[in-house]
Amino acid sequence: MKKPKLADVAKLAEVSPTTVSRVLNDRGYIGEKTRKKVYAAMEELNYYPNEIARSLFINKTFIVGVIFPTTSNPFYGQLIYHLENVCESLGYKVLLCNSGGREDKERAYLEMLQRHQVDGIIAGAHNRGIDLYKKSRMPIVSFDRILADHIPVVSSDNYRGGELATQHLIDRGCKKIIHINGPRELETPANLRRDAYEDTMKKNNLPYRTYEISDTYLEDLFNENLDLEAVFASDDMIASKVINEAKNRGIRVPEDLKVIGYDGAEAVRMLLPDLSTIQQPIEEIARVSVEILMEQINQSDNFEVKNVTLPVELIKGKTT
Amino acid sequence: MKKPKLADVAKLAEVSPTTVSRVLNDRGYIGEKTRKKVYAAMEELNYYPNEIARSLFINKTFIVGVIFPTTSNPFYGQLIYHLENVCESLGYKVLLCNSGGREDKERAYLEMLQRHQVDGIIAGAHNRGIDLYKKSRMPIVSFDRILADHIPVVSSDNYRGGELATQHLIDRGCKKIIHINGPRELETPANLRRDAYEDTMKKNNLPYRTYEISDTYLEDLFNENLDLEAVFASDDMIASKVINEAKNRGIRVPEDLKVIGYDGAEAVRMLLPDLSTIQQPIEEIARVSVEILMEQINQSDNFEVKNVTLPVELIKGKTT
DNA sequence: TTGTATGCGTTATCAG
DNA sequence: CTGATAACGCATACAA
Repeated sequence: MKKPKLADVAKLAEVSPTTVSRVLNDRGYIGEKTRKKVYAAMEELNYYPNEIARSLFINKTFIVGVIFPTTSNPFYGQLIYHLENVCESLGYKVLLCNSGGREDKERAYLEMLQRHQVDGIIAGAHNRGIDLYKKSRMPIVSFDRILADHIPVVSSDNYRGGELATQHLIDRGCKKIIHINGPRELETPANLRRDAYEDTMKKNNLPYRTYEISDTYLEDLFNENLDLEAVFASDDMIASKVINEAKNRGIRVPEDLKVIGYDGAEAVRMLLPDLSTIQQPIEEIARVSVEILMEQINQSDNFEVKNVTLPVELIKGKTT
Repeated sequence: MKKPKLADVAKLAEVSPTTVSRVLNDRGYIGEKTRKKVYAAMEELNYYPNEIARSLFINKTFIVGVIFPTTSNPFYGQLIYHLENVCESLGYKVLLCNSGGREDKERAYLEMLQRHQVDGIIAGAHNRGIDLYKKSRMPIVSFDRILADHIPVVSSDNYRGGELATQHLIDRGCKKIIHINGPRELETPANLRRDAYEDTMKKNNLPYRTYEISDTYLEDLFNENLDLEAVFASDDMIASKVINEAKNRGIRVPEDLKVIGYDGAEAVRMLLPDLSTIQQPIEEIARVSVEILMEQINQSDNFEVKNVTLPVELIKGKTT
């Protein structure tokens, strides 16, 4: 019992395959009774059109490839949720790629997506040195990372976010403020958070210091800064770790130590409603990313590369 | 400048398309120098085989459809992460579907996946009354929900989990223990958590009461149970809400109120390391689900439906 | 060891 | 209003 195809429907309905195709796509004029017959036959056979064959012919798959580190992280999980939602509303499907932060996997995915003829790619896996992006002529939108000259970047205002967070801590009366960030990479807009922190501290004549993630950064942070007053973590997961470590050391938050994070994913807001953070406009990022991707897909010729920066918001919780 | 196809490579390499195909798939005998020529041509043209055309011919896409409520939820996000990982390791890609808990969307996705000729489906979106599953002859594995007689179900041991959680609270000396759960639905193994709670309470001659999620369940819970000693929440997000509400009311956890959740997603464990919970074997669930799906895909004839129940683990945190 | 012809399931073109 | 035919890009059976 194989899958019925268009020809089977045609035979049962006693018409030609062309006619069935016409009914299916509502193209050209068709007699009312033939249409009925065709629908009946489709129903009876439980027929579904084969999108693969269709894709091959029209040279378009209506699939968007989405590459991010992991759906396991609440921020990416939510971003991907919205990306998928927006795509779906436009008739596009999403092929999911978890790079797991590995450059080789990202490269492999990228090639796989090309072979699979996806109509476009949204990439937010932050690996370095993947020149495949540069060579590719495929519609691509990048989240938070410069991939190549011709690839538009969507991000939220990381510099402003860093400024808001730092200034907020200063306004709260803190002077000894430490920043935690991932390892510095070139071309990553997320590092603007660090620049903003350092600039803002300078502007206020305060000493600044950034810890980069390592096996021991947490202990180091606390051991080396007994006079610590506040921490600006570059994401909420890190902020949470700082808070928990403080708790374990008997340091009270916010009385003895103020902590602010970054991202504001829904799940984190729910689990840690007290956490102060910089809220990224996650749904908006998704909306705009897909929008720009669609522009490329629909007019791949004279398409003008424009980067978009979305506003962030300071959430004053109870940890500051 | 269109995409190069196999014939273009053949022309450049001065061989026939068949030969190129052979090189590509490493089939049959090929001369060493021809192979070299072909590879060179592929390189020069930046050629990628068209998987769509290939799929159409071999009648197989190596795509698995994955339907869940939302990647935004840490538990599903992590489960999907692992599902994608396992699939990738077997050469399969994942088409992501967020049902958002809506039955109409799930139905639409299901149809879309059929049209797209996916080789199989893993479904964990818990809607009711989708008979499409019953009619479908496609390889399907369900997570935590009975969809049809012929569809295997993978779940962790929900009854045992409910037992562990309840007994743990009793062991901690609690008598007035309330359970919170989603609305009761038929055929959902997750409701076994509730059954286990009620059975365990009965067995210990303790009064039991289950609150179902509603707009006011949290307030009701606290207002109607001034002598409340413990809460067993059917997932960690709910547990977190209970803890926060308690905090707002000046009720200390765990001194005045003990709370245990369910799921134990990585992100939640990181954000709320103190939370007692029942840990589901998320990675294992993913591994087994894909495994069973592959069995169906590879021998769709005499395939024996077997459900699998995986063990859970009690995590004793500081909230109990 | 390599090439030719055919078909996978669909749609567009062009005739009727 | 409807039908025959070719084509999308690839892989197989069969020849050479």
